[in-house]
This record gives sequence, C-alpha cells and structure tokens, in this order.
Amino acid sequence: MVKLASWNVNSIKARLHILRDWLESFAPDVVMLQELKCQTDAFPHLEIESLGYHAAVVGQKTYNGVALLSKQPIEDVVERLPGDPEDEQARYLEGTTFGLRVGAIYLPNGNPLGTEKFDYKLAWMRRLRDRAAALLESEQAVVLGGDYNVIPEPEDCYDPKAWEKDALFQPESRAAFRRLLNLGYVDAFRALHREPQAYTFWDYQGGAWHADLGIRIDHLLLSPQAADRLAASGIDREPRGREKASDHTPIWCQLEDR
DNA sequence: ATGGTTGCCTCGCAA
Repeated sequence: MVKLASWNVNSIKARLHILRDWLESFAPDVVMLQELKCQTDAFPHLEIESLGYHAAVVGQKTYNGVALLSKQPIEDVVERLPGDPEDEQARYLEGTTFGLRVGAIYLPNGNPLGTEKFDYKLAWMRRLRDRAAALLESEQAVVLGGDYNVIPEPEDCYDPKAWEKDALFQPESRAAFRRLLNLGYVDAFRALHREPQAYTFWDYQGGAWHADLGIRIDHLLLSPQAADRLAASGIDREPRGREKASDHTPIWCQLEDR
C-alpha cells in the first residue's frame, strides 16, 4: 500500500515544525506541497532528508512554490506545466516515484474577477487539461494532487452565496475542473465519501476554523489506473487545529500495490 | 458594507 498526501503549507519556513511533526506521525510515502513561499535554494533539504524523504523542489521568491517528497527516489522530474514558456510562476512539478506519475499542483487563485488574474487561471486550467490528457496516453497510474483553488460543488462550501462572486466558485472554474474529471480522472475524496461540508481550507479571518466555515479546494485526481487501486482517502484536520497553522489542511489517499 | 488575518519583506501584495 502506498500512502499519498497533499498539503498547502502557506510558507514552508513558517510551517517547518508542524510539517516535521506531521511527516513523523502521519508517515505518508509521497507528499505534494504547495505555497512554499521560498526560493529553490532556500528549501530546507537537510531537515526533510533527515526525516527520510527525497525531495524535488520548484521555488520562487515570496510567492507560490511546489515540492514533491517521497520515501523513494523521484525520477524524470518536470518543473513546469507545458504550454506557456512565458509563465514564470512556480506552480507545477511532476515526477515518478513508487511507480506512479505524480504531479504537485498549485492552481492560480484567479481573484479578483474581471482582471488578468482570472484569465490566467482559466488559461492555466486549459494547459493542465492538455497535460492531464497527455499523461493518460501513457496508461500509467497518475496522481495529480494539490491546491486546485476550485470549489467543485455547492456542498463543498459552507455557504455558496458567500462565494458566488469569487473565482474559486465561478461556473467557468467549475466547468474547467469537471473537464479534468471528464477525461477520466477520479476525485479520490469524493469517490469514497458522500458527505457534504468536508473542507480542506478555512480562512484565517473571522474565526472560520472554529465555526467550521470552510471550503473543499484541495484535491487528489487519479487516472483510471490509479483509481482502480484506491483503497482509502480522507482529510486530516489535525494540523489545521494547531498553533500557527496553515489555512489549509492535508488531504490523503491510499493505493493498493499492483 | 469591502470589514479582517497571515506571511512575505516593502512600506503593499497575495491569499
């Protein structure tokens, strides 16, 4: 069994002790991290390696940044989402580990509406669809995990009305997410859980965590070859309740060995 | 109604 998880840590420096505790207690085999908020050279390689993980990192000053951690070596790393050579934002990283093709995704937020930021989000989602389709042609088990910045359905939100003018819940954003599913990818959480109001993000503002006013925007998408092996999935709320927590909490799934 | 919170590191931006 291989255990995979994804977590937007909102600064790996600010979150390093919580990340360390969680890697030791939750013991995932593969981890997709987002919002490192550090340059590639500043990634804490020694600490991560001392916990038993290989790491592939694409960083950037101040914003964005993604990493792939694995208890086995990571091979054939791709450090950019194809389709736009001008795109300098550190939002995509892909590698092979445990015999799986794994992508770490930090999809653009897209706010505010009516700006180039929303256009960038939709263009990025078109590029992701093209990449996801190309990966299917390999017929390998693929896991594309990360902060998608999309609320797929009204039940993935405490109050759809509060988000109707937000890029995360726009019809165009939701349709682009459905197009990924329509390729044949499976939402690892929703495949095994029907309950509404299961969240992965709670805003820092207004006591959202304590009132459980959250949204489900972090997702693990599985190719058919991976989905056939899906044994369990979930959301680990424990790290969100800690002092100086990230505003996101980890999501995870377990795949049976072939 | 445009509030308030966090992390970065500039005196604002992004989320």
